Parts: sequence; structure tokens; C-alpha cells
Amino acid sequence: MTAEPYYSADGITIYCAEALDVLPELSGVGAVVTDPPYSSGGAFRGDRTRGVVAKYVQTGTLAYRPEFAGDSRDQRSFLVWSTLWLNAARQGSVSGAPVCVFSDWRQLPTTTDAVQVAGWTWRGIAVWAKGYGRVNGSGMSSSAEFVCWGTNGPAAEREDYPPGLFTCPPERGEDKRHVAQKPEAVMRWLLRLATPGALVLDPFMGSGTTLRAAMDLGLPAVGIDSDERYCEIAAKRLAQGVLPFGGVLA
Amino acid sequence: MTAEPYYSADGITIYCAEALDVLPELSGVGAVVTDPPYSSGGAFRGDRTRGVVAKYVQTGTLAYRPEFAGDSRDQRSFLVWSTLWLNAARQGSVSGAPVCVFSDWRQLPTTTDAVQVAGWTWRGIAVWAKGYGRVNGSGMSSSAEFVCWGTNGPAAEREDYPPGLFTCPPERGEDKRHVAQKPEAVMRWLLRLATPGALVLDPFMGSGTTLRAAMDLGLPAVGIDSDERYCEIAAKRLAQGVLPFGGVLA
DNA sequence: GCCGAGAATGAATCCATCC
DNA sequence: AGGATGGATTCATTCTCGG
Repeated sequence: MTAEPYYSADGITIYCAEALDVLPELSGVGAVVTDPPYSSGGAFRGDRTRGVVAKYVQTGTLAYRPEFAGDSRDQRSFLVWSTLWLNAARQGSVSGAPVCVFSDWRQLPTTTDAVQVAGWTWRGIAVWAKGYGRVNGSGMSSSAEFVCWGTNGPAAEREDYPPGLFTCPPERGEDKRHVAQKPEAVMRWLLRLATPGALVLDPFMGSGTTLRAAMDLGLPAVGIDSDERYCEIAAKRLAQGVLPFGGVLA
Repeated sequence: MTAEPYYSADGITIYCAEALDVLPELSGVGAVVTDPPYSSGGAFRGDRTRGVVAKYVQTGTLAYRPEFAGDSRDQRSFLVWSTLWLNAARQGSVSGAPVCVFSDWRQLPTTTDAVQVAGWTWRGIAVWAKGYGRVNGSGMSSSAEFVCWGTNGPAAEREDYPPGLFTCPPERGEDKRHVAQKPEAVMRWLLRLATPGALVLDPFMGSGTTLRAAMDLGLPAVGIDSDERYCEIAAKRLAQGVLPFGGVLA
């Protein structure tokens, strides 16, 4: 390993770098759980009908990027980029390792394509139900996020069969350190797919929720983020020690 | 209209024919809500080409539910076929009409492609949460079905914004007349997208749940099914008159 | 009528075996 | 070799029936 960790303690390692630079150096990964940038926010729909572009601006997790509006090139580059990191992550993973990739509805078909093109066996779409609805102006309110999941070849033998739908309210207020942050309970739900002792990888760590959940479950973990501000936030969060009750908080 | 209705009463019409034969003759459709054959059911071709009862209810001892046809297409023909009927349905629809197409996780990306290629504006993925799931041995249990939805051009103005996730247990026992039957409450949920008085179309009627829900909501409806056994079941079900309580049973 | 034990069920999946 | 078939298996929930 030539890359230098930004943080390392208690089986948890953080790299402050581009995912594609670090992933080729990893091996022995037992589970990949991540929430990559969606590159969504309404920028990619070939949009014949949308009246007001402004309604997508800043309503999602990403700002609208006008230079990409209505251009399917980005849909394709999102596919290529997703395939690249997913393949690199799979190369470092053991046989049977599960992969979980968050996506919004817009990018879900591209994500399922990327997972398969990268060599993973796609096995399903799990749903994180946020328990509330946001009216989106044209019809149904979006109250769920999706997780495209699969395995590296045949699934490892497992004792736990988590449900394909998990209900949990989103993070709010001071606990929210990142615009796209997921609650730890959501990550613990997905980590039930990991076998005992599996090395957890999150190539787009953000504020470190996946790593925090892995730590609370007693699993070693590797996180990568290119933004040093988030590496710092995550490192602080992980340095706070394990939670009481053996990390089995509901 | 040259096709001869199999049943017609109280604003409800049933055609016993192939969807692609009848759809070109329809016009003025205000909402398309349907549950087409998924052509899904397993990673192995042998599993997919099995009869629907064998591949979907193999563990059960019940054999009284009729088989249904058109469930063994491969990926390419499923896409082409879906595009064809979706386009034909759109041609007969008024501007702003919503479309809702059920899918399982495996066919969801193909379904979103077909909806868009057929000229509909894709607007989201809604989730029917069944409340519990069937374990599949390799990881998460599948406890949801998905609804790809959109509109014919700009969405019609509406007052009702149904939630993007709806929880309701699946039909069981004698109320279940079709292997893939959806509860009426699920269909009423989707029909909230229809404007008042809209003509509802279900090209793959099955046992007629969509039509029954439309009838209870006071909406006119057209159903199509190629299997006369299901046309008979649906006609009987629709001839029973409106439910008490103004059709707002929970 | 209430409760609990045991059986049944589900738009599966995987593997062994037989043509 | 490759398609077709039979059957074991997984868990949450509901159903059935007896006490």
C-alpha cells in the first residue's frame, strides 16, 4: 500500500484521496457499502416538458448545473465512472462479498447497469423509506431512496436475512454533517449483509456514517473521501470510541 | 371502434383480446394503470421459462389459480413489447394523463426505459411495500414491488399528491384470484393521480382489480385481457355493484 | 372469547438430476 | 453441452384449530 492513511485506529482507516486512486491498492474487502454522488438533481433528464428549471435548483442534495442541462452525455459519463469504481472495488473484494450502492430514482437504472457491467451479480433493489413525503409538484411525493445491491459471485453463506425495506426518518439538525447523510441505523441495516469480521469499504465516505456503523458493529472498515473537510469530520466522529451497549443501539 | 366488448356496463368496458390489437382503437384515455406480465422469475433461463404457477408459487399447494400468458419473454423482447404497448396506450391518451406500470426489481430498469422510449415523461418510482418479504437465500428479502410512473407530456394540474410509498399487505386466500393480484387499496392509491372523471385504462386487466377500484372511485374504465377466464372473473366482480361507504373502504 | 402452537403461504432462488 | 424439471430452503406473517 503506497497511499498514506489520513487516519487509522481500532481497525478503521481513512484515506483522503480520489476513490479511483486508492481502490486498486485495496484487497480483502468483505463488504462495500456506499452513497456515491448521484450527479442528479434534474440535470440529466432529456426534458421536453419541464416548465420551470428553477424548481430543481437546490431542492435536492446537489445544485443544478446548467451547463449539463438536457444533455445525455452526463448520464453516460456517470455510467462509465460508476462502472470504473465499482469494478475497482470488486477487484479488491473477496468472493461472495456484498455491495450496496445508494441511488435516487433518476439514477437507479444507470446504477443497476453499472453494478452489473462492473462484474457484480445484481440481486435486488432495497428501499430506505424515510417515513415522510415531499410533494414534488407533478404527482407522487418522493419518500424513499433506493439501494442497488448484489454480490461478488455466489453469495457467501449467511445467517442473517435483512428485510428489503427499512423505515427510518432522515437525519436532522445538529446530527446532520453532510447534505446527503444517511442515519447510522440505515447503514447498520445494510451491514447485516456482511459476514462476521468482514472488512467494510466505503469509497465515498462523506461524514463517515458507514464507518461509524461498522465500528459499532465491531467490523473493520476503510473509508475514502477526496474532501479533507469531510475526512476531518469523519475522523473526529470515529475517534469518539464505541457506543455503549455493544453497538447494538436500535 | 371495431372491437367488440366482452362486457360493458356502468361506464366500465372489457375487451377480451390482445392489448396490441385493441389499444390503437382507444382514445380519450385519462389514466393508464396496469400490471403487465413481468417476464421475470430467476436468473436461469430454465426458471424464467417455467409456467407462472410453477415459478411463482412453487412452494404452495394451491393449484386453482389459472396460469397467465406472456410471461416468458427474454430481456430484449420484453423491452420491445413494453415499448409497443406503452406507445399505443400513449397515442390514445389525453395530454397530461398519468401512466403507472408495475414491475419487480429485476425488470424495473427495462420498464423505465420502455416508458421513456414510448414517449411518456418518466417522473418517478413509487413503491408498494407488502409489509414482509420472502427470503431468497442470498441476502435481503424482497418485500416490495415497484411502480414506474410518468405523464403524457406536462402533468395535468392536480390537487392530490399521493405518497410515493404505500404500505398494504398482499391479497391472500380466496380473495386472490390471480397469481399476481394487487389489492384494491393499492390501485386506489395510484388512481389518486387521475383527474376527476378521467377514463382509466388497464391493458392487462387480469382479475380486474384496477377496474374495480376505478368503479368504486366513480371513474369510467376500460380493461383488456387476452384470457377469457380472467375476463369472466373480472366481469363477475364488476357486476356486483358499488361497494358500500361510497367506495372509500380502507 | 382468548390464547398459543403448529401449519401454511409468498410475482423465489439455487442446485441436483434427468433427458 | 445445455435445456427442462423436481425439490430443498429461507423467514415473517397469517391462518387454523384446539384447549
